[in-house]
Order: sequence, then structure tokens, then C-alpha cells
Amino acid sequence: MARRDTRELILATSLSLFNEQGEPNVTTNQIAIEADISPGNLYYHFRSKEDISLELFKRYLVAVQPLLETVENGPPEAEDLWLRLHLIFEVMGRFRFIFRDLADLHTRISHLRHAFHGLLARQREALRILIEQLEDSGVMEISRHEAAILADNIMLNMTYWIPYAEVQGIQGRDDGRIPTEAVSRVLHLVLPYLREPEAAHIAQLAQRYRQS
Amino acid sequence: MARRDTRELILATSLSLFNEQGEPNVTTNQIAIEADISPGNLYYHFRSKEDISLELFKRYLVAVQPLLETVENGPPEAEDLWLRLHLIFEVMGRFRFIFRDLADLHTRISHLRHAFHGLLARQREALRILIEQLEDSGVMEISRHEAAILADNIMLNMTYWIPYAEVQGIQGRDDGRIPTEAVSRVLHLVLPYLREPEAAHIAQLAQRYRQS
DNA sequence: GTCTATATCTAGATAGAC
DNA sequence: GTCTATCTAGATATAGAC
Repeated sequence: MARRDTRELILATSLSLFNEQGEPNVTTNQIAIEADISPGNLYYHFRSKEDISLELFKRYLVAVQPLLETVENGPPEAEDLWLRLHLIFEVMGRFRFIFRDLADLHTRISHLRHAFHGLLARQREALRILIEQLEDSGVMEISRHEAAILADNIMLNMTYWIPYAEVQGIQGRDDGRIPTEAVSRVLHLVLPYLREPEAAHIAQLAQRYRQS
Repeated sequence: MARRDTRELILATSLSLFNEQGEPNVTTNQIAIEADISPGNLYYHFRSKEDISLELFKRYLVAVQPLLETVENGPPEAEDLWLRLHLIFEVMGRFRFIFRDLADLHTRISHLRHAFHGLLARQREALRILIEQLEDSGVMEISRHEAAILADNIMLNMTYWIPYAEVQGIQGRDDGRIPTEAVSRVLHLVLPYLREPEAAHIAQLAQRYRQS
């Protein structure tokens, strides 16, 4: 097998096992067995298990960053925003091992700590600006101070919805339910601050999301 | 040293180390060294590390349960509720290692899984009933359906506020800041649904909480 | 690039003297 | 009850042949 293929196979296998069992509970031997290669071969492609985790985390960043950046300069088209939110949750679901053991990965892998900290800050800032734009355009009624608190609350919901669901026995699935339920949660956080034509519209949208 | 004393010393030392470094990153040897006893002695008092974690979790349950139960039959005296919320967060902060690595403890310790799952459900149910009582008494304006969603959101905030703060570099401290910041978060979740005399009152209370 | 075999290391846990 | 010394298991990682 070509160099690239085996490397990709290891990453895909690791991601799958990490998501299922949690990164700390998966050994390099397990990964090798599941990928049907030898442990030695695994270490030919990666220097350490941490290396694998970090590479997967980088791929999460690459996948999620563009979805955030466009928010900053894009127009506050409400309908369009919920779609983007949906896409973000889809990516998060695909890399849900990161959120499952966030605190642990955070202390063990210092590079991840810095990168994630920055990502959170940028994401919250993008949200805050977005909410203020919605306020300016008359869709929402919210003070600057409340906007910052709401943005922070949405971030907490986004970051921890997946582990919260798992603790309640809702096992992380690879079907589409993670994003839809998550979007519905965020919609309900925003709802109380929306003005009337949009409020009814979003309430309806949230309803639709929960049913699908 | 008497039997009880050493046992208590081990538990106190473990709790402190678990809170500081996370349960998975603390070894039984570390606990023994920090408690100034031998590793063998530790294993005289506890059969395993899991045993220590589980005993600490049971103490969390014992400390937090009474704070929940009185909510169910107590009168919906708003001012009184925020105090109780404050006390709950105080207990959670004292046992914050549980929330830091919740998903991991959850898969490793099956007894903890069941107990925590039940606790969450009861806690959310107590909140839901409480919110409906506040609706009935005219303090809040919220539908049954929204009440259930709000209760769930408050639960997510309560469960994950501590790790969320840590990920952002706000290190878990043993001073009083965890409960005050956490209560302020919950107040802001409730605020949009409050009717007018109380809304202003709670907004003011949240303000006070954030400053202290 | 990939394998088998093995080294290393460390955490959890036990044995037996005192 | 407490200690010292030690065992065991399992996970990460390496060596060297093919």
C-alpha cells in the first residue's frame, strides 16, 4: 500500500475508534488491529498516539474554520445562518471525540490547548458581531451586554451539547441527528430576543428541526 | 493514626488532586505521597482507585441531593431559589473533578454512570416543575414546551460550566467565584421569560452577582 | 513499507514483615 | 494499620529482518 493510503487509513480508523470509545480509551494496538496493519507499521507513519490525535484535530480546524470566517463579512441573512450552523454541527459531530474528552486532551496536548482556546474566542466573537448585526437590522432586540452573554451561552451549548447528549444515553451516532438537535437548541436560545415577524418564523423552523 | 482518619485523609487528598489535575491524571502513588502514607497503606483502605473515585462521587450525591429535593415541595420564593442555586454550584465546585472528565468517568465506572444519569433526570424534572410553578404564579410567561427546553438548557449550563471555564483558561479555584459566575449565567437564561416587576429585579441581581 | 519480536516504562495492585 | 519491596498487566514505542 502506498505511503499516503496507509497514513489515511490509520487516521480514518483512529477517528472512528476515538468517536466510539473516547480517545483515552483507545490504544495504538487497537488502532493497528482494526486497520489490519502491524503496530510497528503504525509507528512508521506516526511518531506517537498524540501525533495522531493532533493531526485529526488539525483536520477539524481546517474543516470548521471556513464556516466561521464567512460569517464575519457575510450579510445577516437569517435563513442562511441556520444552514451554516447546521454545517458547523455536522463537522463537530464528525470529530466528536474532541468534545467528549476536551478537558483531558486540553491538558495532555499543549498545541491543542492553544489552538482550541483561540478557536473558541474567535467563534464567540464572530457570534457576538453577528448578533449585533441582527440587532442593527431590526431582527433582534437585545442590548450589547446581553448580546455578549448570549454569544457565550451559544458557545457553551455548541461545545458541550455532544457530551451532554451522551451522558444521557443518547449515543453519538453517525446519522444526521446530532446537527439537527443541536441547531434546534441554539434556535431556542435566540428565540426570546427576536422581534415578531421573525420570531414566529424561527419558532416554526425550530419545530421543523426537532421533528426531522 | 486511627482507621477513620487515614481513610478520610486519603479521600481529602484525592479530592484535592483530582480537582487540580483531573482524575485520570492522578496516580495512586501520587495520592499516597501527597498524603504522606505508603502505597500499600492506601490499598489497605481502598480496593482500587475506582473505589476512591466512587466514594467521592457518593459524597457529592449526599451533599447535593437535599438541595434538590426541597425544591419540589418548597414555595416558589424567587429570592430563596437563587440562594439554593448558589449552594448547588458551591457543592459542584467542591467536586469539580466529576464534571471535568464526566464522559470518561462515565464509561469507566458503571455505578457512576447509572447514578449520574438518574441525578440529571431528577434535577431537570425538579427545574421543569419549578419553572411551571413560577408560570402559574404569574412571575414567568412561558409555555409548557418552552419550560421543558429551558430546564434542559439550565441543566447543560450547570453540568458544563466548570469545564467550559477551564478550557478558557479560567482555572478552577477554590475561592467563591465558581458559584457566583455560574448563578449569573443561569439568571440570564431565565431573564427573557420573566414578567416585569421581577425581570428588573433579577436583572439587578445578576448585575450584583457578576460584580461580587 | 511492512512485519515480528521485544524493549521500556509506568500505573495499579499485592505479599509479607513489623 | 502501616511499611517496604515487588509483581503484573498493559500501553507506548523501538529494533531489525524482509
